[in-house]
Amino acid sequence: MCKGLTYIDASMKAAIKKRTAPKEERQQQLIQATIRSVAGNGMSDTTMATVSREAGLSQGIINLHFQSKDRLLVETLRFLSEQYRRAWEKAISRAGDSPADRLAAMVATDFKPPVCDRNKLAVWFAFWGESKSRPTYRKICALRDMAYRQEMVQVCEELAEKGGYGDIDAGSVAAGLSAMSSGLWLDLLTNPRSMSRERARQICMSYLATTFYKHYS
Amino acid sequence: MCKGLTYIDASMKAAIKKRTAPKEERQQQLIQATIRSVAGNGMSDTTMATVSREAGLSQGIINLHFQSKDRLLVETLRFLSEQYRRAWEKAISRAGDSPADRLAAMVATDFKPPVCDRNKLAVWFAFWGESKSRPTYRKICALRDMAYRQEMVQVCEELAEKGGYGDIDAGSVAAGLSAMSSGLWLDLLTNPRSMSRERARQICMSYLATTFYKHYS
DNA sequence: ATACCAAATGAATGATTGTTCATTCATTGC
DNA sequence: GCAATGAATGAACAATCATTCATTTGGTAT
Repeated sequence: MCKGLTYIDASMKAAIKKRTAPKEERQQQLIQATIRSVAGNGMSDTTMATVSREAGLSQGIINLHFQSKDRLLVETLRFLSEQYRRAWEKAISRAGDSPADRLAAMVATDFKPPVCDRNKLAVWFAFWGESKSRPTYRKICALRDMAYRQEMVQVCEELAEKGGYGDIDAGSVAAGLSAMSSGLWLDLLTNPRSMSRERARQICMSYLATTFYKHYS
Repeated sequence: MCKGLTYIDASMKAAIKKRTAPKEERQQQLIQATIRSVAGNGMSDTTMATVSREAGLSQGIINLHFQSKDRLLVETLRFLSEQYRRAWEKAISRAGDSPADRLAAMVATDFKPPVCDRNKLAVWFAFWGESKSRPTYRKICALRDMAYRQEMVQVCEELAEKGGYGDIDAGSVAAGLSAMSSGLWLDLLTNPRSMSRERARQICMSYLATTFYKHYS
């Protein structure tokens, strides 16, 4: 009896789950579980128990890998921030030299996976809501914003210059556009039925079309 | 001894504090304390103790007036929502008949007290962060948004029509503008040094100036 | 196979939480 | 003045929380 058990056992180990895993893999698994828990239960009702249950692991696992709940949350915010940065940096490098294309690529990444996921949007807003009372959160948020804004201002300046838009304030356009993005995220979060990712992108593109009227026709 | 005590006692009662107060007054006092606590401690670290301490009252006072913590938070969100609605309704009625003025008035209220207060912005984001997991929050948020958006679409349509902007999609402009507002709130919250209320308003007005280019010069 | 070690567990702990309620206090009508 | 009313208190309660750690488990080198 039980012929072939060895084979099944081996495939299970490989494909379904390993009881032990590399440190970095477990940390990533716990961060993903945190995102799901904060999105599903809210930041207030996210506990060590809800996260570890979401990850399918034991109670003590978070303290083992992150020392404390605070650190888990900080690392989760850091992950979201870096994933966002990687996304638009990649999009820009693929877009080529044209500043108009690079700007369009930045807008597009805001409304595509992996950035524009409803769970992740909920987590972003939860952190923003806590940011006033938590300097660490605010620093990470501000840093994310500055890097993105700086890139966008640079692209807008280049587009305004090369395109011959003499009277355009690139700083204001970049601030307005990035604000429009996060504002549309709010619509996608609270009113997903009346706002889609594609429509959100198009609303941003309309803004670009009226501002840089020679391009984006 | 203790001559004049009666006088002091009477002035204290009148000017400094009354031990008992009308029901509605106490509820308002507790809601204000909730806003300060959520802004100062975050939603996660806001407890019955922090709120009642912030209000300068006793532990049991919240349950006496709101039955539970949940209801206190819901009523706080409702208060913010209605205060916001009253603000832009008042601004519109003062602005007169011109749709351009009415639209400018709506933008202006978004970046003036009592709406645009940093504590209140923090609380808005905290509720938005919880909204995915709390249908009650989401309903109130969505309702606030719908009323505001409907009014703004209407004003934009009128402006587009009377102003002779044939090819403008009022729905997209209204969605983009209101998204820009809440996005700029985020800047005011997380990066108050690099964004001011006046600059935020001007960024919105620039958007209006390029969209409705015949007005707002 | 065996011994070893790091990874993972989950019961136990003390601190903190929302809620209750017997008691205290201030106000109002007589 | 004096009850009578209900607003306000704060100690007490059970429930839940983050954290710890002795124990178990599974992978790896010998």
